[in-house]
Amino acid sequence: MIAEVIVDIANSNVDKVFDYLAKDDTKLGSRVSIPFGKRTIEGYVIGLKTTSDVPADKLKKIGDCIDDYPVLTQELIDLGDFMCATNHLRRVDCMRLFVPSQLRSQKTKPLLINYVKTSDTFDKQALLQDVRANATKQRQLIEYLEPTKEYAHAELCKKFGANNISKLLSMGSLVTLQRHKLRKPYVVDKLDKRVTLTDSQQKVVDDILSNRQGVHLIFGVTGSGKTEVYMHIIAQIISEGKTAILLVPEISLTPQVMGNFKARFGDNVALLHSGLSDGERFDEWQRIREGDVKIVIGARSAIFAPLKNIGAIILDEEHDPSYKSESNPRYLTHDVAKFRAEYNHCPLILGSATPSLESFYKAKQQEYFLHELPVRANNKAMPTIQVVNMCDEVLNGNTGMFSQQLLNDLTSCVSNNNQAMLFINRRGHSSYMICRECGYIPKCEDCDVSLVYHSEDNQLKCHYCNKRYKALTNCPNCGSSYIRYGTMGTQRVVAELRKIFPNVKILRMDNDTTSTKNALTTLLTEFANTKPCILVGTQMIAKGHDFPDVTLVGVMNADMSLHYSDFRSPERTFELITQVAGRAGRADKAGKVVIQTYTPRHYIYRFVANYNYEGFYNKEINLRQVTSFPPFAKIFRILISGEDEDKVKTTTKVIFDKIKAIKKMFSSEFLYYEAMKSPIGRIEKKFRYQILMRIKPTYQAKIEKDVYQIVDDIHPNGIQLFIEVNPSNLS
DNA sequence: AGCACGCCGACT
DNA sequence: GTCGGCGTGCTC
Repeated sequence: MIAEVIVDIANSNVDKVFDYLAKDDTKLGSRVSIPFGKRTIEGYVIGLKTTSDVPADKLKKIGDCIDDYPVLTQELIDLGDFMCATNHLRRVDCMRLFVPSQLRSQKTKPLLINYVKTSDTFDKQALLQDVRANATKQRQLIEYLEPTKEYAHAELCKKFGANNISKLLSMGSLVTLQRHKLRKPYVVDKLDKRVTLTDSQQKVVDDILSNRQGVHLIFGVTGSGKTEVYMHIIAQIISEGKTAILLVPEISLTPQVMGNFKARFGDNVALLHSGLSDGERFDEWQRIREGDVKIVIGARSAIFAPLKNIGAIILDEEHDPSYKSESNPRYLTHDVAKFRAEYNHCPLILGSATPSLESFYKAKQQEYFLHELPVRANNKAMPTIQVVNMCDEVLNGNTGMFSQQLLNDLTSCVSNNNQAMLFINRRGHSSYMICRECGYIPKCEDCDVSLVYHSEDNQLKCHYCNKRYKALTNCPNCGSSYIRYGTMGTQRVVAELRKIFPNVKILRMDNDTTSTKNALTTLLTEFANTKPCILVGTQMIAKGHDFPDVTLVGVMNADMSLHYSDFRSPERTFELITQVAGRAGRADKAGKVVIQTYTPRHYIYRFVANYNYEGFYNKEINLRQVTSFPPFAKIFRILISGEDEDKVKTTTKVIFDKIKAIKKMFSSEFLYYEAMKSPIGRIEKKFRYQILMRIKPTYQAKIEKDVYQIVDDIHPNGIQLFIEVNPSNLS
């Protein structure tokens, strides 16, 4: 037999199938050790066959299996094929995605715990007679011990004293043994609050369960009880002996979601995300692989869980940008999930209050089944949304960061002993300039995107065409010198609030305050138990959390992400504001949302203010169509980086010219084609240049293939190349 | 990625 | 004369 092996070396030159003479015990999907050149390395068996095209004298014999089980299933091997073909990835990178890194590094071993049990010679009565009458602890221990039962060594020591245990051990009445212990990730303890579904929830569950194929998009407003719908679907799926995967966007949320699922489904649930310790992740992966688990909950990478017999795959908060992998193996979780759903003949379920434009478009085109949950499960009205024009505040002499409206609402909120959340929009690190009197924001003359302010050289730059402009000192529109730039930080807001509300508890939630493992849960618990209280935070507070006493939500700087130079900016801003707004008034108390913006006339506020997703969708999709942006075109970005700037430049030129030849043949298909320095010109000593192109869909596949070919064919020394499709940020 | 082979400069 | 620089090429 011949084994087809992918070598575990991350280099495109060796990223191909190598044939080896298989041994009798060589199994498909195993990790094996193999002779490669002069050294011995590891590889993955991705195929077995009887003949090879490689000359017989070149074939070497495969080495030993590394694990005592195959790490890959046929499904994952096929998925690797699919991902490489569609996303232009390296085989190794896929293989590495599929197995936990702890397995490769060999650093993580199963956790062994010392246990003790009574030996064959254990005789309770004889021992009791031997022991002095006043050795109470020892007598208690002997009384406590039961033959054949096993006791954790550490626990027994705590109860009866370590020296007493050692004594019995040395006497031979007790013996030690080791047992494998599974490390369990942290889960928030919750009660199983089972609720009866509303009619519309039940309809969604029934519709999906009676049509278990294809992609289903659940479009449900915040608070419409999507999680409950997922739970009912999963309950049915596992009652049929099948398994399910549920993905959630942020790892910070998984302990919460997990808590609900654990309460309902018990130990049938495994958790898989990057926030776990190495040991926890390794053990959870093993439990899944061995089939001890019916439900896998996790972040993006959990889509690769080695589950078998999958009955449903669910992507919660489907629009979330974290579902797109932005580094190394770049992939879209939606694509992977769709592949696995089709492979397992099961439905893929997407859920969101603000579906991504792409997904909603597909639903409208009837490529996806659309299900709607238009009202909150508890029938409560959505909180009212008020958009505040910050330019007016400046004109009225209020140059602080809080509008009068927000201050008034905060005051009445805390005096009624309620809670407030203040959301600081901090998407992207770049800042734009804005006139604080008229709201003017400088834009690129050619590209219709906002310019980005670069403090290093005090210039405004377009991140799409690299055109430069002088930084503003006066507004060209109204002449005002009130020009602001830079970002608003959580610390600044908290400091300001403490001055205004010295007697109110103010909590801060951002990357700095939630970096340690359980800090987030501690913080959330503190917030839940403090009234009145104001929570100030970034994107993190936008998702999932359910606090019944929050009656006010403030969005400090709504435009922050709106003018970020990215074609998805309006979409992301709409999503964010809708998500945070959904935090207010979830229980009995009515909620209110105050949105502060310098550009109140932007179309998104019209739709945000009355929760009109479809109106926003229609406007935005129309805009994408007339301007030829995704999903009506594809954007390609080739990034060329290296320490030698001249080399990077010449490589860029070589690629640019080669693609130009394609452009000549398909000139009408190219909407945009430019080479330029990357917005962040140098990272880690490496100079960065990029080629951007936007291509119509007609001959896209052919052009895409040619472009990849061109980039693959050249591999200059000391130059890194990669291609990104529809990039969401151009750094 | 590594490791070999190979062809030119400055040293005991 | 030779030790070592890193460019190029190969690994089933």
